[in-house]
Amino acid sequence: MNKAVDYETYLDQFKEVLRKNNLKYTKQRETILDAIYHYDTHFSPESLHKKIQELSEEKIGIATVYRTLSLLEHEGMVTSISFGVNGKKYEFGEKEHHDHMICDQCGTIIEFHDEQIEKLQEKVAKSHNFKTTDHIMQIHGICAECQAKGK
Amino acid sequence: MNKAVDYETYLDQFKEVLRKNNLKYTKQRETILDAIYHYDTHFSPESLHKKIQELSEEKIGIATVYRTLSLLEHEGMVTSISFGVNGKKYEFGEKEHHDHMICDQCGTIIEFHDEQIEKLQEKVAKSHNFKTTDHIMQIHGICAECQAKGK
DNA sequence: CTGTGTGCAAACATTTTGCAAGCAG
DNA sequence: CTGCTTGCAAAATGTTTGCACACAG
Repeated sequence: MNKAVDYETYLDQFKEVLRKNNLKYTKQRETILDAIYHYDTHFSPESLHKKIQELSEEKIGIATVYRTLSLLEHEGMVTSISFGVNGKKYEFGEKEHHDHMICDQCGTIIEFHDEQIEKLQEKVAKSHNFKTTDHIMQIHGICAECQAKGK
Repeated sequence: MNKAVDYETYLDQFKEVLRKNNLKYTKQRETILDAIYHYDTHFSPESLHKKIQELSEEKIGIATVYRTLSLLEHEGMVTSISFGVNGKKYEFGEKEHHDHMICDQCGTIIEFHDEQIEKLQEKVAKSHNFKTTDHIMQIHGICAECQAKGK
């Protein structure tokens, strides 16, 4: 939940993006942005859409959700990640870089960051003459809670 | 290409799996296994199917490819990976653990392994009381070749 | 007003499933 | 023979697109 910006700022940033691209500020886009900001950290287009329908009176088409998400992704305001079996998910994009630990039992996603690993990755890339733009690191396994429950 | 086992061994392993599960050894399954072994390191069900149709006289249904792949995945003989935009891919499963560097321009996949990173990952997991079963690490960027070509 | 945005339904792409016929054991 | 396999087509998912109307600027 530790968002690096508050909603106001995020919204302003969005408006700025819209202005910049001659796009329009609509009720639907606001609703979606709101939902992204206040909803879970990780979500699929599907689940976001469902959530919007529960929470707000608006009925927003799934197509609009997809369209808005790709707009936001394009502008770097959300990030998409592939979680293997669990499919593609998005996450709110204004946090520092971090990686994920995914519990294959309950689906919980734990975020973490390790500067040392980052450095090593960069080193490896360099040794292959590879110019890094991004990276993904996911550790799969069973979270502490499920381990306790499981046994 | 550096397979850790030769085809014979891989095939035997497959037969063993089949026997163990009371499954049958069919022409189709052999053809698919052969293709997996001799085809590119990374492939999608789609592309594997296409390749089979080109290379062999058999005409194997796409459904059979999917079914065989999930059987093999279940038995650990192939591994599936999500490559973000490029979709889900499989890879031949009898190699040592390694990670991937993906060129976002030409799609080339470079494999690498760094023991130090592995160790750190394990350390991070432990610190969260997380029991690792597996992990994924992908570095995205532009490969040396594309960098040269690009400019 | 003008051109972008939206909802809807149709179109797609990918993967799964039901079924009758085929074939391994 | 028996029951697992297969190919085919239909179904189920997930995502994108075309279109006429709605609406922000």
